Amino acid sequence: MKDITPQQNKVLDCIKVYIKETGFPPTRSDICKEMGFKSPNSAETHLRALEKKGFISIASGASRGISIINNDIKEEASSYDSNEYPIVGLVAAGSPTLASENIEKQVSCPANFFSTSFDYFLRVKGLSMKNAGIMEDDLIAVKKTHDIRNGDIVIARIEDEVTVKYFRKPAEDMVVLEPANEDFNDIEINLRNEDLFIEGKYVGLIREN
Amino acid sequence: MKDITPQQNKVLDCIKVYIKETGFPPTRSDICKEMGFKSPNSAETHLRALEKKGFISIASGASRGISIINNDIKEEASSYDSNEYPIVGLVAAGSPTLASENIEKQVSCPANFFSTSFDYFLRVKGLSMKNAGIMEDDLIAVKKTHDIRNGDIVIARIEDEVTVKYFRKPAEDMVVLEPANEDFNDIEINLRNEDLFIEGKYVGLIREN
DNA sequence: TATTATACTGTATATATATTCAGTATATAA
DNA sequence: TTATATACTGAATATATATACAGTATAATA
Repeated sequence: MKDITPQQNKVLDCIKVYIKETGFPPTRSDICKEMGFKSPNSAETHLRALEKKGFISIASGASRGISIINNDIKEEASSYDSNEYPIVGLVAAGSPTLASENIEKQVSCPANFFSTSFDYFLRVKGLSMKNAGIMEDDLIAVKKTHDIRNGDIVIARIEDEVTVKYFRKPAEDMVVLEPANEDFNDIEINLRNEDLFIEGKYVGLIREN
Repeated sequence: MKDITPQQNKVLDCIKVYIKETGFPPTRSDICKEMGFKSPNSAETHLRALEKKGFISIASGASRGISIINNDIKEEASSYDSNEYPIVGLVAAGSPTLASENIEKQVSCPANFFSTSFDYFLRVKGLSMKNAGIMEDDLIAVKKTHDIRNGDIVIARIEDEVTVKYFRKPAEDMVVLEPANEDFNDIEINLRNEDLFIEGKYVGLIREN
């Protein structure tokens, strides 16, 4: 990243302020108004300079196609890299898990909170994984993946129902989903007859109260 | 805020995604591409409906003049107010819990992560609270307080040892610390003979992997 | 010295874009 | 039954906007 000049910095600031206030980037003309320029080309050349130096990107042809490239060290230093993760509640059959109607709320959580990255939180229903320390209403962090090994705890969908269980694959066409609770039975799935969709893998847990 | 229809919700989602990906809002035409509409007026009418219902605002005359109106209560409640919390491991007898030699590492975590505020994380040893879903190596969020009620899970220190148990006080000079595991016995403390120090109260839990 | 980057004004224009108007169809509320 | 809201297609258009081109001027660099 090359050095930014004071004037270019002002223009960059002015773009940031504009986005913060309106929700969308300024036009060349808007920048002129803010900065007191009389020609749109003044804004244009500053924008090209800022683009060249890596502070912004400009979508060609698009109006207001300016976006700020964020190189804040704070952002990169991952421990403060706070993301919003959706909490998914009861998932209706057929609808995609992350569709907004299934999202209970969003939680802010550092991206590297668990050693493994994850995609969303699922609110646990029932006590079938009690002996694994997964209780009702716990939030489990789910990583969307199909890289599942025997013994992993998976989030699986069988027809209508989403369930959390230990995964075991004793044969090529056979999967056993094992609960961690003596009151529940194993679920055996013959892959030739039944559909099984693995939503993802359990990588962490959060419990409130 | 009036009810949003499923289709309008999809359009709203598509706008949010577009902004997240490009840094600026979509045009009517962009929305058509994303949603599969064939007429820009399809996007237009949805936008007007979303505006009327208070989900977005539209800057008149401006291109890409859509901005999302954020009604998330969480956002306002400073959900990005990220703090550093220490993880306390095995605590040596006599030394103050939060002394630096006891601190395993610091974790970044939003201040309002659990409904109750807390002071540090303690790494759990043993399985005495297994049936309460608290497993070995879990991190429990501890709030330093002496406001303890019967049934609360407390972090207590008896002489050399720190332990996590259910708290019950059947008499003025008597405290019973109850495990949540049939393999362990209740600990009865006669306050006239023995010292009991309550480090704090369990308010949440985090488990990695 | 010539070159390049910065920092502007001023004009022009192709096109990107919002926005209106004219329809069609369905469902719900008054 | 007559609105009103939803959910679209299709076409037309004024204007908002990016962007190129022609200049001027200053300072730093090679």
